[in-house]
Amino acid sequence: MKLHAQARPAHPVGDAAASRFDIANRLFLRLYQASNLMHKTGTKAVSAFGATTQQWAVLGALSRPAFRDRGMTVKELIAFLMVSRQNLTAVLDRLEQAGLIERIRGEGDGRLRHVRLTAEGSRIWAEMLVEIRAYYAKALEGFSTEECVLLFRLLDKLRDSLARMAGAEGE
Amino acid sequence: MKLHAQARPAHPVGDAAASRFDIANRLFLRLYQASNLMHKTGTKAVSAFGATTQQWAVLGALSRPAFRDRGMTVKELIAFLMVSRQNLTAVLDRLEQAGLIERIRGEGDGRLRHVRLTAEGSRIWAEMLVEIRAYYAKALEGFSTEECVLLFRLLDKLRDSLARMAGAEGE
DNA sequence: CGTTTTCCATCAAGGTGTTGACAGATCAGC
DNA sequence: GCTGATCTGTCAACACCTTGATGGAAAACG
Repeated sequence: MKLHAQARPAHPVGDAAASRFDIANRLFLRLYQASNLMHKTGTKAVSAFGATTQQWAVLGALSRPAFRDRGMTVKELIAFLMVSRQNLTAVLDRLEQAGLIERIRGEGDGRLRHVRLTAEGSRIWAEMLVEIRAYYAKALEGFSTEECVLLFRLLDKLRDSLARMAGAEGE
Repeated sequence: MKLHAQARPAHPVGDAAASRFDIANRLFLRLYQASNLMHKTGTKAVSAFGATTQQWAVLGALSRPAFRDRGMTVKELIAFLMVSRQNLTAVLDRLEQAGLIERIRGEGDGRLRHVRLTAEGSRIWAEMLVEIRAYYAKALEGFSTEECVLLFRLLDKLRDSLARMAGAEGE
């Protein structure tokens, strides 16, 4: 393991550290490409509903049994999706405009706004689910279930690592 | 604060297909989160240079030995980064504005514009590389080299699958 | 009661990403 | 030489993502 490889980029290859750098470089490029393609193909998959991958993510979060009735607060959604409040507000605005979600205030804490699927949103989500299942199936066609789990776990680990870096100097 | 504690019934729930859908759902959410965090933390890492992760990707592509002198055509960059021409143009404009790259016409095909690092761009890239190495090291701290390679390969496979979906009805 | 904290929204600015349509320049074909 | 395909750039529209700063409403604290 290299501790301080930043001393001198002893130019090209030959090193184990250089090799690891090379792998990291390719890895993040693939992450970049895969993410862009996910948004591109994913949005196409649900375009018939006028939706996008982000809206799909929000609806998917709200459709989970544990949150179907209760809804999720904005804070919970931010933590779940890991996006900024300003960004999420815009997405919620569009979903509310489309009549798929509603912002309601619970009986408890008056500061909280519970975001919940409307009946229409629930109906649309059920329809979208057909396309989404097909999308997942096609995207992961060449993957064994073990590979899916492996990729999920590695991405989970990477996400945690990056989240640590992001939150390190924020709090 | 419970973040979706995934109470798993400890045995395969009903269907294998349902389970696979569930895994896919989590997988793509992690991809979404990891990608956002990559841009967030990556841009912070090179913010001292006024750069972003996308600009970093372009400079990294152009800095490769095989393209250092020759440069890359816009078409090659589009294929390498997998972004749209309209988007890439804007990124190149900013890099050109900053004096880090230049668009030159080769002797051969007059339609082609070769995008190349300037001397200044080469110098700045060398400085950025210090931060980038540190970034990679920190982001992949908990990863063994084998895990890095594995994640790279799985992302590569996913990217190819998604690219196939994107290009299927485009060409 | 008053102060502070938390949660939500807003305005503003800048960069990224897509699509579609249009236009100019160059190359390769007949 | 004329035509068509290719490479590049541009304008426009829309959605996403971040940061920073501001403000209001409600809860929690002393």
